Amino acid sequence: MQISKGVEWAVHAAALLNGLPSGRGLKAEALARYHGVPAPYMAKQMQAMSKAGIIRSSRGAHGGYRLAKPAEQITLWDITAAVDGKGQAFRCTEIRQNGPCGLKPEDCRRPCQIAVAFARAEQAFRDSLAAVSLADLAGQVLNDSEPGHLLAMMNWLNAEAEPLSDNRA
Amino acid sequence: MQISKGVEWAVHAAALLNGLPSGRGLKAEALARYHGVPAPYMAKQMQAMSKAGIIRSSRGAHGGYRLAKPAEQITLWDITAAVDGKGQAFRCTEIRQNGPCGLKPEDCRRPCQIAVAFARAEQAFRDSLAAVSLADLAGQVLNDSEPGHLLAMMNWLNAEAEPLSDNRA
DNA sequence: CTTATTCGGATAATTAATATCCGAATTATA
DNA sequence: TATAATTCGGATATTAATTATCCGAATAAG
Repeated sequence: MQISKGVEWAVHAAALLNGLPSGRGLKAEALARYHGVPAPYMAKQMQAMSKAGIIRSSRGAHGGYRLAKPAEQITLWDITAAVDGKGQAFRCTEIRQNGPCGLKPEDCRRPCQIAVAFARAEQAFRDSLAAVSLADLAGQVLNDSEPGHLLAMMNWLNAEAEPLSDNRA
Repeated sequence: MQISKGVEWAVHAAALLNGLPSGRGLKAEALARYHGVPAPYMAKQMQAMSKAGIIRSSRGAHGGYRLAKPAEQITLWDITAAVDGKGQAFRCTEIRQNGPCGLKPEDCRRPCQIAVAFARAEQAFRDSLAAVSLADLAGQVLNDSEPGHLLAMMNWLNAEAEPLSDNRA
């Protein structure tokens, strides 16, 4: 049971986009360079978030990515679901219907209680992630970071973040 | 992000062992046959639970498995951890230390808040599973099942469950 | 209209999960 | 007591999922 590494990258990338001035954006290559990760795989995660409506992409020269909605409306669960999928982690294969004492399908109107227990646990997991937004993370970063680091970050963003074109890729 | 299929089998197997009269047990092959799953892979899950102290194994003729402690003390999280491992699903690779604005290790005394948020979510998941014991599941099965099915189950267990030897494999 | 730039979907390489086999240990029987 | 049958335990192939990469489609600037 493990969460795809791409989720980590996607969250960090989204958090960085949240720090951009309005109207500006970053291309996939710049996001990868900022985080020191392979560009093509970072691009794949951005693609997934774009398809989910979390970020908006512009194609062509001066293209790139920006957040598609306010940071308060983007949660860690949104990003996890977009990148890793929303499928249940526990997959009930109905083995209670197998073997010499297997239940007949018509006697299985009630769901398997084992599957129910796991579904509840997963819901608790999702609820916990859904309670944290990009805005929450930004607040913590501002509190925790050294002033020098914030300055370096701003300088880098000012150099790399360009005004985006308005096309909808 | 998905939970190993072996977890499902292990939980069902443990629940069946809980239905055995005291002093009796089932061998791995019988557990696999009961659930209609491949015997060698079922054996692997039993091995994992044995190593974790959830079930007790006896080797040699009239060997087999039984629960190692009362059903009230065995939770779904115990079984999941034994079979799937207790490792964190979200693995923080500290990418905040990478790239042109990477933090220096000495500035990372505070944990990455993204990792913290995921750790909290996983804890909620674990807590939820830890709140359900094999005894809880047994109660639900007794309530939900058709009398005819319970009878068939008891007959099968009486035929297959043998008194175990006392060696500690 | 041409060219440079960027995203999007399709394609390989690697790792983890799934399924299987053989050897070590134990008990019952002769 | 020796032998053989039985069962668990760790090591070994196979399959699926994750990770990483490449090339074509679309857009804007010159």
